[in-house]
Parts: sequence; C-alpha cells; structure tokens
Amino acid sequence: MIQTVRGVRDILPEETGRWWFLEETARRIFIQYGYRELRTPIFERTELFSRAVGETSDIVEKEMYVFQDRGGDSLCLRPEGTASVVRTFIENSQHRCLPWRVFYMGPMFRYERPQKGRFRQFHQIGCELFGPDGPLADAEMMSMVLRFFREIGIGDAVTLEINSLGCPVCRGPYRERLTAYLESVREVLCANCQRRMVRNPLRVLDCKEEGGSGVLQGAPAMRDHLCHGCEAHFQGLLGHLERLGLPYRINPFMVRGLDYYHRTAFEAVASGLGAQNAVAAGGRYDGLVAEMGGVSTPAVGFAMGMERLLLLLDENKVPVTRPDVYLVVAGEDLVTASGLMLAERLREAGLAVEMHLSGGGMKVQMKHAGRSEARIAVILGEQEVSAGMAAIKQMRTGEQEKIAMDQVVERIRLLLCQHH
RNA sequence: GCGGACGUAGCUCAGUGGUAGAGUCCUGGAUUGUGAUUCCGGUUGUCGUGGGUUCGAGCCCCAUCGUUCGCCCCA
Repeated sequence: MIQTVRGVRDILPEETGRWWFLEETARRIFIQYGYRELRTPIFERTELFSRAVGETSDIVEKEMYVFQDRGGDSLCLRPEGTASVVRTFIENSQHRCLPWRVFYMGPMFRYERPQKGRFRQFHQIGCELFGPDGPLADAEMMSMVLRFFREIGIGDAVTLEINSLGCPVCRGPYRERLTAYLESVREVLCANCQRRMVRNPLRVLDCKEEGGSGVLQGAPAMRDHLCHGCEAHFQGLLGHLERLGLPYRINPFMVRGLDYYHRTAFEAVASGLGAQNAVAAGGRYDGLVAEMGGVSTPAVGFAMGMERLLLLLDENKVPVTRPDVYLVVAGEDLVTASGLMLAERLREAGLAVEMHLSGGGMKVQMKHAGRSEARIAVILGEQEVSAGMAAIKQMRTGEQEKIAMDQVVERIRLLLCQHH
C-alpha cells in the first residue's frame, strides 16, 4: 500500500469543519481590520528564503525542501509566509499603496522531525502590514490576534508575550555586552549554549536548561540597552496595550528564530502543547523590504500555526455541518423519481438535502437518516406518492406527520426555524 | 541530526514460547413501512516488513520502515 510521506497527513471530511471554522473566523476578523487576502505561489526561488530568512537560520541551513526544476533553477517549497509577501510587495510596487494590509493562509513546508503539533507540511494563517512605523500598528495587530483567539474560544488558554529586539543601532553593542557576560559564566552554560554563544549569542537567552537559567537571570537584557528610538517605540506599545486593556507579559528572554525582526517581537503561547507551545508569533521587520531590494518600508506581521490552534479548539464551539433533511425513498421508480424532484425543490428553497441513492428498505434508509444527523427525515413510500403526500419525521422527537406535496417546503422551513 | 516508547481486526486495545482474542464499528435477524436503546446471529487479520534463534515465534534477537514523545529548532 502506498502511504503518505513522513510528517504529512490527510485532513478527512470529519476534520475539515474545524479547519473551515478557523479559516472563516480569521477572514472575518482580519477584514474588520482592513486586511485583504493575498495568495502567493507555494514555491519560490530558493534564494528568496535564504536571503529573507537568513543564511544561518536553522530553517535555511537544514529544514528547506529544495529541489531543481527541469531548467536547472533551484526552487524551494515555502518554509514560511513573510518572504513571499515581501517579494510580492516589491515586485508589484505596492509601496505606492501604503498602508498595505494583507493576510494569507495555506501550507508551509519544513524538513523536520515530526512530533506533537509539528509537521513537515503544516498550515499557517498570517498577516502583514506595510507602511506604519509606530507602535500603534504593533498594538492594533496584537489586539487583532487576541480578538481572533477569543472568537475561536481559546482566549483563556493563550498568553501574549512581548519583547523588543532592538534595531541595528543598538543590537550590535548589546550583542557585545551579552557575549562578554556569557564568556564570564561560560562553565555554567550547557553544552549547546556554549556552541550557540558564537553563532547567535541572543539564542542563549532562550535556553530551557535548568542549570543555565539561574545564570541567565543575571544576563544583561536587551530592554536595558535599547537606543532612544527603540525605547520610545517599546514604551509607546506598552501604553497602547494598557489602554486597550490587553493582558501581556514582557519576556526579556524571548528572541526570534528568523533574522529579519527588529524592535517589537511577540508570541502567543499556550500550555498543554508540549515543547511546541507557540501558537502564533510575529514582530516588526522594518529593514527587510530594503534588504530585499525594495523601497525601504517599515512592516510588521505575524503567523499562526493552524495545527496547534486545532489542538486547543474546544469541540463544542465548532459549528457542525449536517443536512437539514434526509430524504427516504422506499418504493419503485415512480417513488424515486418524485423523490429526486422533491429534493431539488427543497434545495431550490436553500435547504441542505441528502437523498438516499442506494435503494434498500425503510429500515436501512432510516438508519442512514439517523447517521446523517439530519434534523428531519422526509419519507416517500408508495402510499405517500400515490396520495400526493410526504411524511415528515422530526428525528429528535420521533414525531411524524403527513403533508401535501406542495406544502412540504413551507412546513419544513417552519420546523427548522422552531428548533433553532 | 540525537534519545526513549510503541506497531495485533476499519477504530480502541488485551494477549510473557504451544489452536490469534475482547470491546466498538459494520452487517443479518427479532420488527414484510421507520433510525439512535434492547436481544440473538455473522464478517472482520500477510500480528508493520525482512532476516535469525527454536521442534514450535504475536511473544526472544538483529535490521528496516512507520507512529509517537522529548532534544535541537520552530507555527
């Protein structure tokens, strides 16, 4: 038997309702904030990601799905969404249409070891905002994210963490101070951190090892070494969050894996997801557009992991999709023919109708009606059809009545209204 | 890339070297025109795969593939 490749999975019809719920809620909320959907290709030139995400990041170094096409170009399945959005922004001269607000949703690909909440093909919903450079934009975006979480019913399960990563002006000097400090406590750090010190000292702050964390409390924090501009930006952000009454936690140890972030970084973390506790993450990347060859434009964005959100979703809050009517047709050709026409009339009236197509007796068909979870079964047998009637059964109560064929639509509408 | 656990019916799992099982699901009947409850019957299988040990392997050993949890990293 041929199976799916490692780390990818089918999303069966039983699950897609939950996906729709997330996607539809996201669209509704984002549109309220002025965002419109952008759809970019699922693969790009490899160079786009190595430049945007950073040559030394783990994503580029060991996680990209790279391949050559028949022309010999090196292409890559997108490992994240922002790089493509920035490319589109530049390629289509959207700096003439500021502010530019877009959202996207779809699959991303990373060659990683799969585990809980982590897949090789996973799905993100994200937003990017180009133009505004002040903390107002950051605050509005966080507010939108939290509204989305409340709307899908996981508001209480998620905490907003924020930090400032500084900018090119202040990050360099800070990096040196941090490195100096880490050197001084080198022996206490775990083996991994000793390695990371050289490549990316900021990452050491992220260390989860028990032994190191005590020492890290004493490490110089980026926050205390922000330049004037960055400090004002951060204070401005805190002020907006306070005014909005949004709960947040400053996490001086939060750093971002992707190289392009400046100033604001934020993350929504949830408990109960094991090591993969970040359900959304984002931040400001004021330098990226210029770096990628566009007209220098500040920007801020975030992405959410759908699989992780789904792990948090409360089943009861997801609207179920089921037919309004299951149509039972027990009889000869005349019966099924009039059933076919009745089904279309009901659909014309806007109802969701599942008609029994596979023959069988009343018992079998009723069983299917029950399984379909339809609220109403319409039963057509020889008796009904010859009398110009239809039997209407409310599945929940078992109540059944006979109605003239031309009044069936009206009657069903009434019954469906009553039970809402 | 590294470490641990686990692969037995569609699903959840029991089975410590001697005839492959339970629950559920599906299906037939009790009920010749009525589902979800009840009762009775039935089908469910290369025991992940390949090798080895043994008179004999679902069980022990080796390899491999897959799943899962963690590390690294990330949504």
